[in-house]
Amino acid sequence: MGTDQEREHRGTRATRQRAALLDVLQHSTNYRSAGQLYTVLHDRGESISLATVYRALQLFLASGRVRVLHTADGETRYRWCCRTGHHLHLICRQCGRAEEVAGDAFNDTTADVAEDPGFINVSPTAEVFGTCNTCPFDDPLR
Amino acid sequence: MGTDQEREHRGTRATRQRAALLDVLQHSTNYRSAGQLYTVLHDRGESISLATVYRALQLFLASGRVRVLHTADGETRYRWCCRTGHHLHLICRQCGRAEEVAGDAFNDTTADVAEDPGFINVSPTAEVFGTCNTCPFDDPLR
DNA sequence: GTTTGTGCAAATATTTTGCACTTGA
DNA sequence: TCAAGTGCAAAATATTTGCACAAAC
Repeated sequence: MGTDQEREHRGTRATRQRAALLDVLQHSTNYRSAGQLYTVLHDRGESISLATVYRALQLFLASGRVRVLHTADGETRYRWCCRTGHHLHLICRQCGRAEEVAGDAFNDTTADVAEDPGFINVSPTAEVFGTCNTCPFDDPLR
Repeated sequence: MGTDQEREHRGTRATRQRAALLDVLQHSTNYRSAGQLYTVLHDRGESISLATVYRALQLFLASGRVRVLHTADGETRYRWCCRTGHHLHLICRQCGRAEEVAGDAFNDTTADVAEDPGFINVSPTAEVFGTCNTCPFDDPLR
């Protein structure tokens, strides 16, 4: 299995491709699909293959640096995630903007509500869809 | 667009295949993928094509009779949904059992928490993963 | 009898993988 | 150096669609 430290140090070599992908992720407030990230990178003039995008995303995911979301049409989207612990992601249906919200109240409610039907160890995060009031309606990548 | 009534009456012809699929859905407490539903139907001796399963599921979905969930591995799973309005689905990570919970407290909390970052019209339902204490660990369909 | 649904097979879309070559430490 | 990463193309998966035939009403 290996310790956290081993995991931390394994398979993490700094490459141009990973740095570029990380940069795109960190500068996006929206969840992005692998294909979108690939397109953005190419528009920036970066050369990277789609396979590498997928492999890097899996790596980031395993290390907890990104979070995934599966859209209604079954696409997997990724987002850089700075906040740790229990929190809620509010996602705008129209523009895809995702806002992180500290989830204390949310977490308490969920754990509470889960207790009766006998569910434990409830996931610390959830994705909830809504409409944001600052929605620009013109997200270039949606 | 069309009214609800028109929608109710359009594209809803009673066929053997749809009845069989509906029966499987209504007798399952778990979310099931199209492939799983197809397999169960064939095990029962029903003849139905996978394409028809997908088409019927889309129909049920449009009419609000089933709900979807996208698993971590990107599979779309469907479940018959009897409860209406705001509610929470608790889903067991191990056996896939999905429990419906009246979502008043959950809904209040979510709407409350969404207000500050300016999100409105927040989805009335959410899927939250946990572990159920009656988990049999031997779900034949995973 | 006409409209809607079905099955099949091919098409799409997304994600993964094998393998030879390249690169970072 | 040499283990780890990359690109490419092919494979695996999941889902959709065109079209001819069948079934429902």
